Parts: sequence; C-alpha cells; structure tokens
Amino acid sequence: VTTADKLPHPPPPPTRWYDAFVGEQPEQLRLEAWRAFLVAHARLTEVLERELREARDLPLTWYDVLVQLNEQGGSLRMKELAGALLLSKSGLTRLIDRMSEANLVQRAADPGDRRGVTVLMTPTGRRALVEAAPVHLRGVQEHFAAHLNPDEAAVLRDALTRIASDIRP
Amino acid sequence: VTTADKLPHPPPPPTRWYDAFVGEQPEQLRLEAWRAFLVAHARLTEVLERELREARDLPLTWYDVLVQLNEQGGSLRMKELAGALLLSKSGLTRLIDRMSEANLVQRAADPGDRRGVTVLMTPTGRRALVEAAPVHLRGVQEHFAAHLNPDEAAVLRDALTRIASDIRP
DNA sequence: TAAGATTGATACATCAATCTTG
DNA sequence: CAAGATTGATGTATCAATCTTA
Repeated sequence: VTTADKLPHPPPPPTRWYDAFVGEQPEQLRLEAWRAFLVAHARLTEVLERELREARDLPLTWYDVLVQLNEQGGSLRMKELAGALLLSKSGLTRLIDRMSEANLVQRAADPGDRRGVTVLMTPTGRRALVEAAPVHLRGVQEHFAAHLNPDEAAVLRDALTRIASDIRP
Repeated sequence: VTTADKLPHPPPPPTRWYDAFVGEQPEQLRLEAWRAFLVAHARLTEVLERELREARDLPLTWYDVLVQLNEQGGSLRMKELAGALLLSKSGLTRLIDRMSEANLVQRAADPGDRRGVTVLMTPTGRRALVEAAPVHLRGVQEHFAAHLNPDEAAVLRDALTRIASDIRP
C-alpha cells in the first residue's frame, strides 16, 4: 500500500516528554524499578503458566481457584471468590462453568440466602490441587524466591503491600 | 440443581500442601513477597489503565506502542515491536490494525526486505503520546514511585531485573 | 526451505442488561 | 428497589495454518 521510498512523515527526533521526570536521579531510579517490575511480572507469569500447563495441564487461573477454596475450607461464595481472585463477577461465572464441566468444582445453593451460590471443591478438584501445588511452588521458588535474600524479600513484601493498599480505597 | 442440604462432600480440613515450603520462616517471607507482588501488579495495572482511559481515552497497550516507537525514532519492525511489548506476533498484527484504523500509526513496506513491515508513528500518534504521557507518568509517580525511598527502589530494580533475566534464556 | 506477517478458530475477560430472591 | 449471579455483546489475546518473499 504505502511505499517506503516516500515516507509520509520524515522521522522527527524522539519526543523527550519524560525529561521533567527523569531529570533528577531519584526519579530515574524509580522509573527503572517500574520497568523492571513490569518485565518481571510478564516473564514470571508466562513461565509459571507454561510450567503448570505442561506438567499438569492446568491453567493458572484454575489453580488459583482451587487454592482459594482450599484455604477457605473447601467452599466459598461466588462474590468472595471473585474478590479474592481479582476477577469480575461475570468472569468468575464463566470460569466456574468451565471448572464444573471438568468436575473440579461444583455449585450449590446457599440455604440461608437463595440469591447466593456457593462453590465447592470436589474430590477431583482436591486431587488436582495436591498434584499441581508442588509443581507451581517449585516454580515460584526457582524463578522468584531463590533470587531474593531475606532483606530483599522483606523490602519487596513491605513496599508492594504498601503500594497495593494505597490503591484500593 | 444441587441442594445445599445434602452437600455431596463433607468439607475435609484444608490440605496443607505448602507445609514443606512455609515451615521455615525465610520461605514464608518470600511467599508473602510473591503474593504482594501479584496483588500490587493487578491493582497498579488496573488503576493506570483506568486513569489513562478516562483522561485521554487511550488503552495502555496503545500507549506502550507509541512509547516504543518514540524511543526508536518513530519506526520499528513488527517483529521488534512484538518483542518489546511482550506480545505475540498475531496479537501485534491486530493491535496495529486497530491503531492504524485510528490513524495513530501506519504500516510501510521495508524496501530492503519486502517480507518485513515497518510501523511508523503518525503526527496524530505523536500528539496522542505527548498528551497521554503526563497523565500516565503522574499515575506511575503517584501510585508506585512515591511509595519507594531510593534504597527500596534500588532493591526492587536490581532484584526484579535479576529475576527477569534469569527466565528468558 | 525458512523468515516475517497475516488469518481463522478459539479462549477468556469485561460491561451493561437481565433474572431471581430478599 | 437492592444484592447476587448469569447472559449477551464485544474486545483482545493466543495457537496453528497459511501466504509472500528471500
């Protein structure tokens, strides 16, 4: 369509819109931390997702559902689960559809309030969790935790917790 | 469908599959860092996405494309761009389709190797970048950078860079 | 044949609207 | 009406297969 011989716009120099921010050394450092944060997250979720899928054919989202259910004694309301997973309500509805289809979880009516739906982990689901957990935890250990000494781990935990909690409100 | 009066599976105690890992205090700390990392990322991308969309009606992905093009002098091959954005090739094809539709970028044939396609930032795209950058950078500053003192920023940058670079190979 | 990019089928998430129960 | 959950329409990502040029 467009020929490269006649470029429609001769390349101007890159816009240095960030000059105001990176001018001072401290801001430069913080922006580097920000980029590192994004890259690390992308790479980590990619490997962990791949490893779990290859080893146990389980999507990371499914694993997360099972972990949450396990930590809450095996059952949880849709609303709570959606919150814990940082997922929209409709997103969770479909996720639970698929996982029920695979017999890893099951829906049950809440006898007290029939508007609510409770999600139960099935024995099959529990088995899937028990088999997947070592794989996933080994991955987290190898790709994330092993690179942090205790001081660094504490800094990450504290700083990131602070950051997260200042957003939600 | 299922009545809650007859639960199909009486809740067993939560499986403590993670005992082997959290038994020692240092591993506990690192797992907390891992959870904080995930939560912080989810919350941060959510706010930043929302803020940019509300202020300039620009998806964060589009912004990232413009930033990359700007840093590379205004043009980049599809392949390079996909790599820089941590996006699949086909994903980038569609993204560039939409952005071309909106006149923010433009495709051009590479005269040297006609298999390749070069993506150019248009004047409209540059304007969009210049208007969006302050909004986004203010967001990063407010929600992320402002919570870090220089020492913490350095730890995050160094540790996360180390983590990311040990994955790709 | 291989590299670069696109296309088709599909998976998964969201918003807004809707249904059911309180 | 409000709360909890689901549904319909839609946006955007992926893989595998395909097309074009080297």
